[in-house]
Amino acid sequence: MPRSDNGIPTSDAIRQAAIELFYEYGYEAATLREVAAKVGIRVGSLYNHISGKDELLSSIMLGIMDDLLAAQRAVLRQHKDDPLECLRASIDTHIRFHADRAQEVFIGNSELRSLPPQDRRRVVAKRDQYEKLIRGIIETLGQAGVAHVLNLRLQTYAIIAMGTHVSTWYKPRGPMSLDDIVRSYTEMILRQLGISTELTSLAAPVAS
Amino acid sequence: MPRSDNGIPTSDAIRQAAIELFYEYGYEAATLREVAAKVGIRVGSLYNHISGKDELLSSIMLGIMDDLLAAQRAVLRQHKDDPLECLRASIDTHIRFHADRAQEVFIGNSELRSLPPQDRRRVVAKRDQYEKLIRGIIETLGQAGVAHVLNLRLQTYAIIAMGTHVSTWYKPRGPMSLDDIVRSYTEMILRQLGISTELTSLAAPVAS
Amino acid sequence: MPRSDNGIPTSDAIRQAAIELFYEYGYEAATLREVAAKVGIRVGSLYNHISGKDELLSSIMLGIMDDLLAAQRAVLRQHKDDPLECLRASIDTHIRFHADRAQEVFIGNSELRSLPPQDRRRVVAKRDQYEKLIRGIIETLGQAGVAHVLNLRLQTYAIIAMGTHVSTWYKPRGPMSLDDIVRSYTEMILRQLGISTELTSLAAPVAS
Amino acid sequence: MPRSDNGIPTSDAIRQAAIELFYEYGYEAATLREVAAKVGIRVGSLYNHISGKDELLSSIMLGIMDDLLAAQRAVLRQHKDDPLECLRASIDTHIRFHADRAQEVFIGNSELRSLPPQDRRRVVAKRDQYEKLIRGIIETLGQAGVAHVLNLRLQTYAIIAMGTHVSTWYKPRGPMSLDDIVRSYTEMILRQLGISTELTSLAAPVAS
DNA sequence: CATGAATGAGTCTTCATTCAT
DNA sequence: AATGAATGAAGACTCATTCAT
Repeated sequence: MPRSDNGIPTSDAIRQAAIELFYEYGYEAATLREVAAKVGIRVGSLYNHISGKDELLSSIMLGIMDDLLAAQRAVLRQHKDDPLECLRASIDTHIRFHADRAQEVFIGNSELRSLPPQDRRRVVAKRDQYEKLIRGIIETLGQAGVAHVLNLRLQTYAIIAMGTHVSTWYKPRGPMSLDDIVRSYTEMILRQLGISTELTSLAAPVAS
Repeated sequence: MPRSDNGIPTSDAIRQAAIELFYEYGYEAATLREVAAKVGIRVGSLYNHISGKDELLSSIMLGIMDDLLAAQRAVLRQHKDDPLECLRASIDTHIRFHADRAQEVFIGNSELRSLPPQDRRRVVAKRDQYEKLIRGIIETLGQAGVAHVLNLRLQTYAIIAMGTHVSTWYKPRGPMSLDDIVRSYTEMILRQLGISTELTSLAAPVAS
Repeated sequence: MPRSDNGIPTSDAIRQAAIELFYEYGYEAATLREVAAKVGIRVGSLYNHISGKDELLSSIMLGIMDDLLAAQRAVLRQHKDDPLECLRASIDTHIRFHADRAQEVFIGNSELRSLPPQDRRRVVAKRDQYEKLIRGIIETLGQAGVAHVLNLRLQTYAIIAMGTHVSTWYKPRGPMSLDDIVRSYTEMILRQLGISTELTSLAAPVAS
Repeated sequence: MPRSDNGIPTSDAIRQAAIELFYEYGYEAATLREVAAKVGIRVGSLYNHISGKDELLSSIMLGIMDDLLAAQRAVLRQHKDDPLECLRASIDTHIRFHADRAQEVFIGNSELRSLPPQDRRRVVAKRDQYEKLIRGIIETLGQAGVAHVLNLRLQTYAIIAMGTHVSTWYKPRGPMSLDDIVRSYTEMILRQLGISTELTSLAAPVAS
């Protein structure tokens, strides 16, 4: 398999370059010329690896949703029997994923309209699945009497919105550690759900 | 003042058309030809009213931030002496503004990178002001012992993220009334801030 | 109406330039850059007048067939009652048209495969109509006992082939006058149809 | 000699694939990628067998003219002493060749302009030879008083045009047998040359 | 011989912007 | 003000060709 100078396969390098550029300038404003330049090849050569600019976007957007769903499903499987622990693990995964792969997630949340109709529908379907998955966890907690659910839909949205927002500002070398972020958001969500958290609420608040 | 067929000044019609198209397709993908078509004139004629495509975007983005700040500042002035009422009013304004003017707000949150550098800095400055404003309200409540602030920055972010998110899905004829939405979000934020809300938590949860 | 230097409307100039270039290099090999250069404008300006390269081809090909059909139909109307005279007039029109508008006709006969499917079907339909029209004239003569038709289809083809062929070599300043060409072809076709042409056959053969 | 799956040498397979694609889409529109795909190899591998796209075209066009000339010269040699029989045989060969090898002949008649200048000149020279050859047969008949030549050049053209035309529509499984086609065209040409054909003209006309 | 990848020249097309009328 | 036309810069994509493996 041919690799570029830094040892990664050209196809992967293209994908990574596209992610960075789509993130930085947006899909429409990013040019394949820039993608190629970042990879160290000429524009025409891109077409030995991709079939077009939109396919590149589709693959990124479908890929990130697949990975996100897979991660969350693994959490669900692992915590089948403890709903509260499931929520905690789910939030952990949710926030970390949105931070770790901030660029892809950001693209996934902002370039829906640039997608060819068919792929748009697919991505939307995956998003719906994700939402249902989160909603299911909350609902279970509510039915178990652990959480006091105010508004199922909005509380689901609030969690999703936190992830989306994190992806817009998180930087690995930022002032807050990822652990801190996860801990705070977890606590906020628990409070939001009316889950008694005496222990945590007694803990010293994390500095901003 | 010259007006188009439906009685609104051409300049306003252009601005409105631009908002709708920037919202629907994104700034880069939207074309001035489409804007002109929506207004009922030819593309060349736009330049009798605007100086360019980017100025159009700048004016929309600066305008929406100015309006948002103005609305929130009015709230602050009105509730100087009751911090909790101030928070409630602020959330109310925040959510309603993001719902009422969803398209502009959405543009404001997604097209920052399309802005010429100088205007980008201005918009970013206004966003920072808005964030500080919200943060200030929370901080005050914390210092007054009314709220138990876990993480000042993240709790500010959570409120902002709710607004941003609302602007992506709110439709006037949707299943939830704006009043319901505001009420639920208010309650969620209060809980998040550890503000005792015995009354509201006893209220029947709003159906999703 | 804006006109180029030589006074013809730009749209017509584009069409004419396209005809010449499609004729000389073929549709695929001809570039819009050359078309524009021939007209004296830049490539982008073409799009103020045409919607694309293929539409340009379609309009040329549909146009030439329409004109050809119209010319031949006028002949038919004028000679309703004298089949032989009708044939003569038809041949006259056929040959002159293919000589006068050789370039367009040539394009019409060679670029069918470059046409978008829908327009291809339309052009083919018009060609069929033309063939039927010629065939009808011959058939009538056969039924009237004036002509001795050997093979209706092939004799129709032979006439059409003559026209097509003329369009490949005819030049206004060539060694044969158009009148000579028409006269010879007419005689050849009459002979081919077994129509007694004592008068003409006594005439001195036209020199090649 | 290496052979592909179906047993024919790769070089021949490439040539055949090229003929089919040049015929169907035209030289410019056909791509070497399609040629390679039809052969079952990748585009780069073509260059182990050919030196370039234009050389492929040249070889096809020169080849078909050589074969055509050879066939016709064999006819001439065989019928040196009977001019009328020579004409008949020549027409027979002419029509059958244009039907049997319709695709190559069609390419030969339509892609002259795609040829590199030098090869174009060669092909044109061969065409001229062919025309002279046909013209010679007619001239001989005229001088022998067998044919009444109206216009030597146009009558030569008419024969050539028939062949060209046949190559555009002939299909082996068409409604007319090749024998019928040859018979009809022969008769038509004889008539055109004023050659008494009492016998044939009494024969029942071939159905279309 | 076949292949995958790279290349560079070239194509059509789009679009913001300008300007004479 | 509105318009039609022109412009130039830029973009995605194609394709014949080359070459190391």
